[in-house]
Amino acid sequence: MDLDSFYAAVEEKRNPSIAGKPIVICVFSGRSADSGAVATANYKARELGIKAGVPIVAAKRLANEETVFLKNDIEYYRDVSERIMDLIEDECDALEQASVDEAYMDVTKKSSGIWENAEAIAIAIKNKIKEQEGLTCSIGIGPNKLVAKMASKAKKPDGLTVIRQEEVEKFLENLDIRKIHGIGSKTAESLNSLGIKTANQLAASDPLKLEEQFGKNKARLLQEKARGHDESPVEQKETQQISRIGTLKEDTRGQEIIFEKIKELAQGMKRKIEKKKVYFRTVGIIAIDTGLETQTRSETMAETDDINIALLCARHLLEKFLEENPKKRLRRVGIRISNLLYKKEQTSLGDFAQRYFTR
DNA sequence: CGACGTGTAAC
DNA sequence: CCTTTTACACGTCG
Repeated sequence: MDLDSFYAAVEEKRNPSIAGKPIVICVFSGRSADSGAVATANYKARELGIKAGVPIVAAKRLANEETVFLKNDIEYYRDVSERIMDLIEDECDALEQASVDEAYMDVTKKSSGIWENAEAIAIAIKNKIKEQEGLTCSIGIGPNKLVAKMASKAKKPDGLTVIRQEEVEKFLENLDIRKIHGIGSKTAESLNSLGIKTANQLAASDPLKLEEQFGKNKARLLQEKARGHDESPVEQKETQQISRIGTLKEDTRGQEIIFEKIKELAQGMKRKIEKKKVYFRTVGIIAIDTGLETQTRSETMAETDDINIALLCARHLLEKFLEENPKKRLRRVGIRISNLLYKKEQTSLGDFAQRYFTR
C-alpha cells in the first residue's frame, strides 16, 4: 500500500483552500532563501515537470501563478501516517511499515489464499483510508512483496492491481529493468551495457556473464528479481541506525562551526534514541564536501545511551577527518549512531508486534 | 570475524 | 545549483 503523493495530499487535506492547485512540498536547507529540494509534488505539479528531487529554484521556474510551495512538516505527516497504519493493522496477518507512506501487508491467511478475497480486503482498506483521512492510496497484490510492490506502481494514483501467481511471467515480460524494485540507475546502466534492457532478458541471461559484472551474490539476486521471486517475509524490522544530517550556512572547514552544527543535529538524534530506547556502540560522522562527495568516519566502543559521549566521539572523528583532508571544505555534515542494542521490555504497539512476529 | 569506509538504492 | 534518512552489500584490514 502506497499513499498517493502523501505529503502533498496531507497538506491539501489540511488546507482545503489549496485543493486542486499544484502543490510542492519542499525541504529548505536554510543556506539561501530557496536552497533545497522538492520532497513531494502532487499530480497537478508533476504536470508542470515538478517532482521529488528537483531543486526548489528550478521548481519555481517551472511553476505557474497558482502553484503552492510549502515547507515540509514531517511531524504532522507522521501523525497521519500512524493513524493510517493503525487503521490497516487489523486488516492483515502481518504489517511491515516500509516508510512513512508505504506498508506491506501479509493477507495470506485473511484471504484464505484466494485472490478475490485479497482484492476485497484491498478495497476495504482503500475505503477506510478515504473515509477516515480523506486520502487515496495505490495497492498492489501479488504472491510476494517484490511483485506486490511493482504491482502497486502499475496504476497510480488511487490504483488497485492484482498480479496472480500465474500472471507474474506475463507481467514481467518486456518490463523495463528500471521498473524492477532494487535496480537503480547504476545497475540499469551496467545491465544495458550487457545488452539487457528488460526483465525477461535479465532472467534469461547467462549467469556467468552477470557474475563477471556484479559478483556471484548480486548476480543471483538480480535474476531472482527478474523472475519475480522473493521469499522475504512481511515483518516489521528494528531500526539499525539513526542519523541526522544538515547543510552548513556556507562551505567551511572551521571546526567550531561544523561542530556546532553537529551538536544541533545530535539533539534530534537524542530524541529518537530516547523514543526507541536504544543503546549504541558505534558513532559516525558524515561529511559532504563542496563537490557533493560523501565520506564517513566511525568508531566503535562500549555501549552507551549518552548523547554527550556520541558528541565527544564525533568531535574526535571530525578533527581526524579535517587533518586527513587538509584541502576540503564541507557543505553538509551529519552524525550517525549504529550497532544499536534495544533495551528490554519495550511498550509500544509496534514493538509488541515486532517481537510477536519475530518469534 | 568484527570494524571501517564506500557505493547503490529507495523513500 | 544540488535534501534527508535508512538499508544493505562489498572490499579491505587486522
